[in-house]
Amino acid sequence: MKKGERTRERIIQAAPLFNQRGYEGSSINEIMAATALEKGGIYRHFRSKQELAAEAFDYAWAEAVKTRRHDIDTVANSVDKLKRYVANFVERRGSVPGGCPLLNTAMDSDDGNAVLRTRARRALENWQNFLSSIVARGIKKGEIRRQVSKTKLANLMIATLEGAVMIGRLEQSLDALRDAQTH
Amino acid sequence: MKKGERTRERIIQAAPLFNQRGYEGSSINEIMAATALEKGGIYRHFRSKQELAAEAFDYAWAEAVKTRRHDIDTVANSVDKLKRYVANFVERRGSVPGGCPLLNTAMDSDDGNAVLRTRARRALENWQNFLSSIVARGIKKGEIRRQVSKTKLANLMIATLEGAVMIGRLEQSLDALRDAQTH
DNA sequence: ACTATAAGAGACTGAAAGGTCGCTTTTATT
DNA sequence: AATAAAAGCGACCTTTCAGTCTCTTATAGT
Repeated sequence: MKKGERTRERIIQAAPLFNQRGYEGSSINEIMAATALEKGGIYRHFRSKQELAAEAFDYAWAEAVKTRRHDIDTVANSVDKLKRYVANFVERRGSVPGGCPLLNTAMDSDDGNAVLRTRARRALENWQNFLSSIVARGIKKGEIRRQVSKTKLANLMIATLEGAVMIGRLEQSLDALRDAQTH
Repeated sequence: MKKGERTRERIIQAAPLFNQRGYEGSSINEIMAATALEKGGIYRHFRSKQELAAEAFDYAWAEAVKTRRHDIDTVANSVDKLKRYVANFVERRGSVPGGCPLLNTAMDSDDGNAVLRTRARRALENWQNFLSSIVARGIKKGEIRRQVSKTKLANLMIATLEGAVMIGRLEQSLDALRDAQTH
């Protein structure tokens, strides 16, 4: 009753594999190696590779969210909150090996793999809501101009950050991310 | 001497498959179906799947570049040139099934697959140079403020556009792209 | 029209994929 | 300590993968 749950989590925490190599690029054999479990041991806890990948994504995403929102409550001003968020995003990256799980999964699942797609969508919605609620509060408190659209600003921030991640991945440097940050 | 070359191109133009499903997600069998060729017919023209994927990427990218730069010479002012470019990017999307080949390939190849990675990097460099040279000319002509960094602006534009593509892919809508455009 | 060569077919290979299942070992309960 | 249930092992299955090779067919140069 207990052991099983622990093992299950151990398997899920092999998440980085899916995040690094993608769904098709990761094999059960690699998961076996990463967890030191045999096939039967893995399939006892998950009905299929898809189910495992979906849970692994949720885990990786939760990790990413945690580090990005780190200490953000200690900041009062809404604009500073957003800045702090961006700073976390840029500097604390690496808590999740393989880069932003949302970006990876979104690209990975965009045709076929409806299960993963759904999870990625939900993650994006959460992100949008989180940012735009900060903006909304900022407007109410008069820290952000009223004509700013909270949803548009949220999308713009997400797009810029994720796009910069992609550039950085190709260039193997942080320049693009830093540029996005200063912007 | 002639027939072979024609067939080779026909195979390369099965490019969308790689662009849609990724490298690992596409199989030679699917290429066979798409080209109505048997395995031997394909492997006569390409030494490996990697070589085929690399050439397919080059082709898809060339297509994308072509449509994005469409009619851009008819615009004189540099700022308008950039706006036109963004407009092309947003509205003429779909000339290449599966979305932006650079974004797809960048995510797809970010570990392993050095061949594809290199191609993607080159494509990104070209893109950066293209945009920043427009900015440079704009600065020289006094149409763009001098303190603008051409490389940073180029990166920012690319990041925002590609990020918006990702969001749009998940949301199945163009809103994010339109927002990026107006921005 | 003839023939050398290029192009393509398609059976075949070995490896690796995801997944199943009966059996053994561990664990937890009494 | 005994035992029932949970957890894990690992051989096995089917399918699919990238890639090879031989043989046939189509093409192109003369």
